[in-house]
Amino acid sequence: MNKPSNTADDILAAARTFIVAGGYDGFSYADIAEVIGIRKASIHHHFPSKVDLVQTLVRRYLEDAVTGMTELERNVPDPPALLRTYTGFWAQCIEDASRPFCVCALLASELPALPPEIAVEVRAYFRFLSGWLTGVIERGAGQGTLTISAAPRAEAEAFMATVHGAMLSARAYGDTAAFGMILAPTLRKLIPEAD
Amino acid sequence: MNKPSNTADDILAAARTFIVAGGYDGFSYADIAEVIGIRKASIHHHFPSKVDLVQTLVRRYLEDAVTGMTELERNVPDPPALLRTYTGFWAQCIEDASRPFCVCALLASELPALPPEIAVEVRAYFRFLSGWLTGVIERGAGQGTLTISAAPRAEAEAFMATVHGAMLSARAYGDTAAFGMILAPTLRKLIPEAD
DNA sequence: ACGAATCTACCTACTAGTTGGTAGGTAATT
DNA sequence: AATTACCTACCAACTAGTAGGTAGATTCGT
Repeated sequence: MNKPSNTADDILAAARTFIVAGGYDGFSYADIAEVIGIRKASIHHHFPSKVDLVQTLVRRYLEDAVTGMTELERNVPDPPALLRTYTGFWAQCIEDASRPFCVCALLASELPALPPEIAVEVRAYFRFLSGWLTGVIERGAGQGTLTISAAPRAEAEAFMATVHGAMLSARAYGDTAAFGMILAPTLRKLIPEAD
Repeated sequence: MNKPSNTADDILAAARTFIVAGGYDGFSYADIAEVIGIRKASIHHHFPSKVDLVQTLVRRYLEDAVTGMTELERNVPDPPALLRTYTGFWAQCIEDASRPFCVCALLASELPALPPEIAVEVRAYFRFLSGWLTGVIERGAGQGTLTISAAPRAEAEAFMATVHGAMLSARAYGDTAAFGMILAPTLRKLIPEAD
């Protein structure tokens, strides 16, 4: 099997938690070393530089999103249900406080100060997500299961922006319910005769 | 007049530029010292600690927003025009690259890692902006100049989230036009018979 | 089958540079 | 005389990253 020591995975998980909390400059190798019970230098064995670490983190984040969306689309073919499942996933994360923010949305906020190797991965995530949403909305509009008032691409971009902004608001208010409160009317406008 | 050496203002302006680029941990006193041609220690004369500096920066940001909105509302009483002016302001900032991001929206993304004195100011900004937008939308809905499909408060939160998310997307795509592209359909849904 | 070489995952100990912040001095203004 | 706005010269703590070593597992040549 492919199990080359799960320490590397532990490091990535800790790094994700720190990044979600405080961004790229908000954590150090020492912080990670402490929480996973290893020495600082040992992290350099797995990830020679901080750029390497965050780059593989973001790259894997995108890969997981791609496979996740692909699988989701196979199980849930209905466009309205897809959008509801997508926002529901984040609502769940925010309520759990398990992952109250999309790593890439957070890193996008500090894009100008990010090492270019990481910036390029963050941009790739935005392009993928917007492309996926455009496809879903286009399909829903064609079927008549979604009602749109602009081009699918524009609707998708606006939808994605609302989701990201709602994460920001939920964090600002310290209110986990804020995310759902914001997304409910947004979904209602897209999905006809929703309760 | 009230002009107690404009060095303090220069420091605040430089700090704002750095924060907008890379967040709270993304700049140092040394960075500011270099761009405004002063020694690092001299900044401590104006702002004893980094928390002091950023706290007055955010507090002033909120004050400016309050006076700006009040004045705007006196000159432009029409709710649809108010929303258009508000988004237009940010579209302008993003196109100029002069201030491509709301300081508070950016700081909200790293709220859990922020010193509490600053976090509280950021939250105050969100509450103010959401309150102001709620008032505008409520008034517009009452007059029939805005069409809403949820409670004014929910519409306001969704609108604010879309604006903040659109800033993120504009940054991610490196495309200044993305902001306007996202806000156009959002405004069109609120404003009846817009061209 | 068996010792040798290699590899993995960690360690201690260090480096050069940066961080926010302090002490104390100077020159000009009030 | 006091205040303001700056300065030089520090400091301890922390930053990412390196050098070099060790114990254990794996692989390889014979």
